[in-house]
Amino acid sequence: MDHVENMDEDIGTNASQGSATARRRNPRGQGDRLREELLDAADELLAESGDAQQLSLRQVAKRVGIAATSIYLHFPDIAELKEAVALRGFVELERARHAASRDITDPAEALLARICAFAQFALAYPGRYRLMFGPYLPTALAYGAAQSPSRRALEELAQSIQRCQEAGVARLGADPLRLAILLWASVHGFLLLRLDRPQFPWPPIEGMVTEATQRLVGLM
Amino acid sequence: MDHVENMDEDIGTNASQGSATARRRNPRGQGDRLREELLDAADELLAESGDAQQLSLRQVAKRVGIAATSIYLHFPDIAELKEAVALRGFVELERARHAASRDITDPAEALLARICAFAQFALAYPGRYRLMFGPYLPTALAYGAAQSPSRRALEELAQSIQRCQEAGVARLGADPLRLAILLWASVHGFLLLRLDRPQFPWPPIEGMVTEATQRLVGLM
DNA sequence: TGTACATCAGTGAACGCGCGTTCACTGATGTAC
DNA sequence: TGTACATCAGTGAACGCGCGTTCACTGATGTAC
Repeated sequence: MDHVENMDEDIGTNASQGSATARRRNPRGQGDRLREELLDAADELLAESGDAQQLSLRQVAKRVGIAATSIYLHFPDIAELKEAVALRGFVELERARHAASRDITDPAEALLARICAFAQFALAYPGRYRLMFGPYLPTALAYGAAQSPSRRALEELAQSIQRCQEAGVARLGADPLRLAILLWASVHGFLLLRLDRPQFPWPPIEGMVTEATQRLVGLM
Repeated sequence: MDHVENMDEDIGTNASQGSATARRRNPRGQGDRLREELLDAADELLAESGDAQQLSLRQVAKRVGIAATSIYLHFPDIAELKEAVALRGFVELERARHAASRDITDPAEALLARICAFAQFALAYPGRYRLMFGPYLPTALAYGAAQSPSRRALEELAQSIQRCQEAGVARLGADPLRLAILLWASVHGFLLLRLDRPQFPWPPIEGMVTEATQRLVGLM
């Protein structure tokens, strides 16, 4: 009764991989490459399922073509893997926002461009977006100090709004940070509801985002 | 090898229940009562965990104090149980909205009262709200015909906005249904982000909801 | 130059868990004759 | 009035699954002497 002989484990891990061609182990000193492969695989799986919560260690390992336990060489547990995926997402999102507004001088247009870039990012990578802004993001990334990426994004948004006010293209007298919170949360609702209720006849996202921005910030 | 003798099943289901006192079976002809007990238990569990996705058949059964398989007497699978829970939630939410605006004649105030009631409901029962408006709601409830409860809620919201326009207390020229979508989705974002990022220093929800409503709808 | 040894990049079997679902069953209560 | 039978409200053992995590290990490659 103590030692039950069960042989139902997956045998021949590399037998029929499908997605990944039979992997070669990394050369000596290059072990860290696997870390990137893991994050890439997690991104892929998120893109396919659109669901951050069902991303599992075993799925990631299978996608990469390694034993499930090899993940522990680079991440202490699955929560930290997810956190690393989210962190990469935040970096990318920041880049996308900057790229979108780089060549725009009019502050109102820049604000709109940034928010639209944000929305595009979310709709292009729903699983990642859900991980980044959903309930299961562990620890430091979401809140934490002023350093946390989502906090910085919010402050950048507030600055973008403030620039509109200073340029006289937005209603004065409202706290830019408060407006940023309202706007961010609104757009978050647009995105999540759109992802969660795909059957609903949603109006185009740019229009919704633009109208909400104009009304909430009071663009003129 | 074929028949492994495992005895790890939970024995003595009613042994130490904790929450529910040892249940008596319903009298003959009253079998449907269990259905309500199941829904109540699911509501309780949702209230405790706040997470619609991890609500499981076995948890519900345990809470009620019955064998897990007894659920199949009333629901063909776990998805339909969840759907029934959500449906009850929609009925309650509709009642809450109506109760909040019943005695208010000013259409703008009525609009605000309804939306605040919506927000209160969500924050009071996060798990249920997530189930109702989250990604895992099956089939007919979420979209479907004009009969679907969330669709009806949206149309009621549009009517409430239209009444404001007709009374001259809201900006004219905007499609009420479009404004309802914007407003609904915005408030959804306020709620979800607040639930998902409890550490963030959110401003009071009534203020956010009120300000968003005034700006988006153009209340005067 | 040859060899013992350390390091590195992983492997693979096993664990216990909770899950949804199946199947044959049980035991009390009502009903027909 | 007594009894056989149908119905009803459940039970309980078992299944196969995927999960995160543990543990001892393997085999290639570089390095010290």
